[in-house]
Amino acid sequence: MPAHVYIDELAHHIGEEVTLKGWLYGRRSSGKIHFLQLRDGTGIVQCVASRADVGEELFARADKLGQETSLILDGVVREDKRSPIGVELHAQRFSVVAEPTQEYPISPKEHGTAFLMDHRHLWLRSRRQVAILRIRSEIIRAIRNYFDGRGFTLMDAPIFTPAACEGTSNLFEVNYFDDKAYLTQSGQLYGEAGAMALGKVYVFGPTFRAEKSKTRRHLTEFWMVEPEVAYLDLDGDMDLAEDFLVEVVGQVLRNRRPELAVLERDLSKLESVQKPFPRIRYEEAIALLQRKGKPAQFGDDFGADEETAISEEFDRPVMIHRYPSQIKAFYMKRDPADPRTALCVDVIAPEGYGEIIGGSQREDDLATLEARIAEHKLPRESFEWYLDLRRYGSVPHAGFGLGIERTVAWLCGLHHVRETIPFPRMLEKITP
RNA sequence: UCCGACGUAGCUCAGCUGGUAGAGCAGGUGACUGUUAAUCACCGGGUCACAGGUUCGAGUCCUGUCGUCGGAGCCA
Repeated sequence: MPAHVYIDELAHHIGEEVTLKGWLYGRRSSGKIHFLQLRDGTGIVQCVASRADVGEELFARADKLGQETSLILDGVVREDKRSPIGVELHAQRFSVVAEPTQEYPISPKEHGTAFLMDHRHLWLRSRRQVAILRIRSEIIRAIRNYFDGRGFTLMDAPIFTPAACEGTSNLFEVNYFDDKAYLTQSGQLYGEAGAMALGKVYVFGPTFRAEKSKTRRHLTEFWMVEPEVAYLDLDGDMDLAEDFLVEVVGQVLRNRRPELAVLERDLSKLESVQKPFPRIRYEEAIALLQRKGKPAQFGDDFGADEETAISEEFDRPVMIHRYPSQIKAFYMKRDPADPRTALCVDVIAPEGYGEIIGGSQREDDLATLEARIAEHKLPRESFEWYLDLRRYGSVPHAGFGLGIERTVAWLCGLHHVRETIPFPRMLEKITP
């Protein structure tokens, strides 16, 4: 048997006989010649089967193969201008590994979102979904590369937590040996403990929000990467977020051109993600919204409309810093220059993709933090360990969290985050 | 939770003022040696989401339930 080759390597084997192992993506026929579209996860190639090459028996068999039949096929690689990938295979022989027991539900024609979501496990085989999952994988690799190459240590935070991290959103409650526990909504507080031990850490894992949010930007289970750095202030945090995003976008652009092309992504929108990002104060953002005729005043948080209106003004991510402290989490340090505001930053992605990063300098003073916990009516006992971080060698520190799915949606140019993760978990949607 | 739209063949949809259910694709059979969502001919395929109601008669009108989608709020 000729050597097994993957489709994305075929261009290096022109003239050779090779073996492909894959699935039938589509089939056309023209009497004395059959065209089999074979996919193997790395690409799709057309295999030409003529009666003269494969013989009477296989030729008749080829005409009956159903979509998604798994098969192993030997053939000679030929250069061909008509092929989208520049080559096609002249089949010599093939064997069927398994025939579908029934008709494959996802035909090459149009389908609605509801149907495709119900068949998500099969939808993943489509050209478009494969491209998205590859880009997601590349984004995660770029994130790890970035931090691993800069002295950060990966630190996993627990998924089960005894109480709310931030006290702001609804959590999933689980039974923990007849006691209550919650699925984490953020690894940040644990990341802070890590930063005091290791200096620079990043937490990377799934997070859970039991919000009844039914929008294109929300999932109940999503992934976040959360760097945390000791002796870092807000300005340093913004520098880090900016440098990080430029590197991640750059790596995706370098390594995933073909996938971005499948998605018909406008690359100029990603190529403009360069330093420096605009940095505007919250109050400047309010003024900007007012100039655009949006009702906004100090104390308002920004909804999707406002975020989109702000992002329209810039060709790259925009950093909005120093929000009013009362609309932000208890652990954020207040700005000594203006105690109404917190030393925090949100990064809004371009093109209306919304908030992808939220970060802040953390409150490092024990007494102030104790007061905040009381103000927010949080269970003090659950935070004693966190307060210890301020009792024993407290230092200024900062970090941020990046939502993976929103980043994937932005870089891929997707309308909805449900396509950015293999099996999305949404309000009233937990299967497949 | 609120607002709106939708639910008809495996899929995507049409179905007017209430009068015996349609198309394209997919599937099956056949033709075709270069197709790119091939083309052409023929064939099979329906609990019109579900439950009530109005009517001589309901896919169509009314009420309720369920489901899906979009948006808001909430949230990242």
